[in-house]
Amino acid sequence: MKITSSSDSRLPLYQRLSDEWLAKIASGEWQPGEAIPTEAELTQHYGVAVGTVRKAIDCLVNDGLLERNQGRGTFVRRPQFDASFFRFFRQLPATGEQGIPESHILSNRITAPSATVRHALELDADEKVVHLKRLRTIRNGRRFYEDIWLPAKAFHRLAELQPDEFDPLLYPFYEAQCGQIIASAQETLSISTAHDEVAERLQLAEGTPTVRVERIARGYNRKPLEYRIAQGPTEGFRYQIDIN
Amino acid sequence: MKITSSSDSRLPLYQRLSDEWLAKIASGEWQPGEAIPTEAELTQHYGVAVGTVRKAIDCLVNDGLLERNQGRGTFVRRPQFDASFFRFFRQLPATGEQGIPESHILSNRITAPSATVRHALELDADEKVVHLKRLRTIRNGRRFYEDIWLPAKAFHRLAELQPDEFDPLLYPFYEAQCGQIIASAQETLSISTAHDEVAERLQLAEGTPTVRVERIARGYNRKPLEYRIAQGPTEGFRYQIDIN
DNA sequence: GAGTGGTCTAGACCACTAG
DNA sequence: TAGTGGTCTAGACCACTCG
Repeated sequence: MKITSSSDSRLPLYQRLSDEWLAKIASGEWQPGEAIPTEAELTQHYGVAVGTVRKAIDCLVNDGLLERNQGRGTFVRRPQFDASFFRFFRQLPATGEQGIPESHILSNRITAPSATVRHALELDADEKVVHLKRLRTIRNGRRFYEDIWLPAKAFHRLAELQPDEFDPLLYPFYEAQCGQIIASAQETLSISTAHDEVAERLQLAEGTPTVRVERIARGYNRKPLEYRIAQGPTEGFRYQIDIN
Repeated sequence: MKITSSSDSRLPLYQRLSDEWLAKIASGEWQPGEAIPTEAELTQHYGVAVGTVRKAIDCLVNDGLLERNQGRGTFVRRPQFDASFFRFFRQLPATGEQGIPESHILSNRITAPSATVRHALELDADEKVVHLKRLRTIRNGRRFYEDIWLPAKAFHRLAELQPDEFDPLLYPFYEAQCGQIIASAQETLSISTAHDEVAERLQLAEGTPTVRVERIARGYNRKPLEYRIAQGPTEGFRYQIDIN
């Protein structure tokens, strides 16, 4: 069996295989939660040795796209890293779960993006975006406010829903509603001040310092799918990172 | 050749090998910057197949401890992640290098640790610490103030030096002076306020909000080697993280 | 040209999972 | 018990580095 993906034939075989399979995951041919073909099947299908198949799978496992289960099979991992964002306002490190913040969508409309948003999402000049405004409440009562922008081309459906039809966890919701899967993200923290709607929604005086977390979330193909700015009060804010 | 490290013999061979080699790196038997024995030598020495040696090396490469160079050899990597801390006060993402912040040691003394410090460094009840106070200045003139605590047992030499003998990059300096190598770290960001010496050194009014970065840095064996609290003004603060 | 790591093969046997 | 991934072997050939 030939490799169909358009990868450079000078690349190592295992690389080309893992590229091929990445494409299958990205396209949805291999669905999150499902098992991929067994090593034996892949070996036979592509006419390569097991070791090569294993090495290709290794790559995708290391990238967090696949998950092996001895005796069961190899599965497409559902990127579940929304959980990792509970570093946001986490009270104490490793203090156990604290549940999903309450979530209230304030608005969901299609708009023309600002230059900043267009740049962050790498949009063409005339592309529209879906703009969500959201208020979240952590268990301890702290709130934060989010502006979320998504390319209308892929996410227009979100503008057609009622605000109360949204799930508190957006990433699985994007997948269910729009077939778009968030695979990675980059966050930038800074300190800002509350103004206008932010101040009002967070019940803070104008100009109060806030923590600001800016996030660009991307799909498997590294294309930006979501640009998000979250702001919340500084008290009790904690953000924890491991570095190697 | 037998494996000398005390690893559980139920573990896979490649695991035991990589544990063994990790110990060699941690103990300094394999020095940073130097090449480790070739795959052929290791294969013969331990009486295992190349594939197994390669897999063991893979583990250490993935953990960032070794670095392969085709045609040259496999080298012990000098953990150089101080650079990654230039996310701290980085002005714009990927705006190019900004050099090493100027650094001024204000004091270096042996003291009895507070309960917090003792806990962070996992010290016994009567253990002492070296306490460094440091003021750093970024190229753009912004300053931040650091308290740094290290177990006196391994770092007492730092208390015997003159403040101006310290290098601006502490981690290579620890290695050179005390033979201690920092391998990983955990940081926690929060928002605090400036008081006393911090306020004075940063020339901020008492109670001004500050960014606070708390760090526990560990050696190869995961034992805490350094506890550090950095505080700086909130303006211009940016901290960027990639998440997968 | 000698030596290094990089890729790839074609098996064997083991440990775990599920029906 | 059949099928899965996990470990391990013993080679082959290639690409790169350096003297």
